[in-house]
Amino acid sequence: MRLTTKGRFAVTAMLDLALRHGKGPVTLAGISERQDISLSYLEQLFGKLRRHHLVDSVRGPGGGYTLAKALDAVSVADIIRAVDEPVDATQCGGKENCHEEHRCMTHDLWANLNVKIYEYLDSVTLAELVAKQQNKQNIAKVPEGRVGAKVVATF
Amino acid sequence: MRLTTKGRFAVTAMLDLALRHGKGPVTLAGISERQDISLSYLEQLFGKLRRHHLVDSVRGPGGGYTLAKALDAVSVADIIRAVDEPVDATQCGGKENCHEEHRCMTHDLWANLNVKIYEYLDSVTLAELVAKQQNKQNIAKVPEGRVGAKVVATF
DNA sequence: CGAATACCCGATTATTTCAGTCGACTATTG
DNA sequence: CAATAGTCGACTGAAATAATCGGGTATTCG
Repeated sequence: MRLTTKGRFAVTAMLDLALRHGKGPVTLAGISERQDISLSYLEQLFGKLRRHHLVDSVRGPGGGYTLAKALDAVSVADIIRAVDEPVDATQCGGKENCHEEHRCMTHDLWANLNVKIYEYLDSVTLAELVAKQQNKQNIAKVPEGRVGAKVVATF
Repeated sequence: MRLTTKGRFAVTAMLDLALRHGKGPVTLAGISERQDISLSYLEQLFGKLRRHHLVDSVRGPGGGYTLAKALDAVSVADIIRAVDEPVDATQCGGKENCHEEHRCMTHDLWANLNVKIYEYLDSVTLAELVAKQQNKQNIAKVPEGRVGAKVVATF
């Protein structure tokens, strides 16, 4: 398991997508502008997200990306798994012969840690993130149809 | 929070140290050989571990490193904190103005994730790792000084 | 003493990953 | 056809990781 800004960008972008769920395709250009992430970098990330079936793409004008699954069917872990290639935390790739003939001493430790972290990340879905996000913007309901409308937040 | 092989090396090395706790100083050369970690790299890591008061050093022949604290007083998180400089997972460094004037949407997410991960890593002490490790070596051959008493594990 | 041991420390290097860029291409809409 | 917007691969700069090197200093022991 690797935790880097790469995964964070991906989650942020997916959250942006989720906040506009059901309103038709969302362009990367829009996400790029709103979340201040480089467009080309987003293209890379969404290539992976698409190949992992987390998003669907629509080409041509009016196109963009949409979530491929329900909000509560996508966890943060899913997203991170999609963009951060599988890097075995156990360093021996499950071969279990990492150190001489035995498993390296920390094999189980890292395996367990992985499980714990994924347990948490798997428990957090886009649906929850959306709920939390909309809750925070106390005024802030994004008006139907005006997806990118500027929202004046209080405090 | 960053999870990388750097922290893993550090934990592995500390575990090696812990397994020999109370038997006098352990040399980095020994750890290097047993755990297959570059000596010079270990020196870097142990410099940090020492500055964070996790280990004590003894110079000169017969010298080496010893744990500075009791086995159950050192958590995995302590070790990782010592070698992996504090990198705010929240990307805005707690400034909370990461995205335009607001907190970035995922601010709370990452902050919470950090807490969760540390909760787990803080809950795992060297003492537990040692116990688990000694348990695993059912036929436990530890020639040098007989660090771990023979434990017959079944499973 | 002086040689061997082993930690100490800074500078340097190589490799990898991250993050971003670029250019060309394809599919779709109007 | 032209504009939009995704698709793809290769490429680049910057940073972090992992490792190396070359000298130190403290300590022990013969």
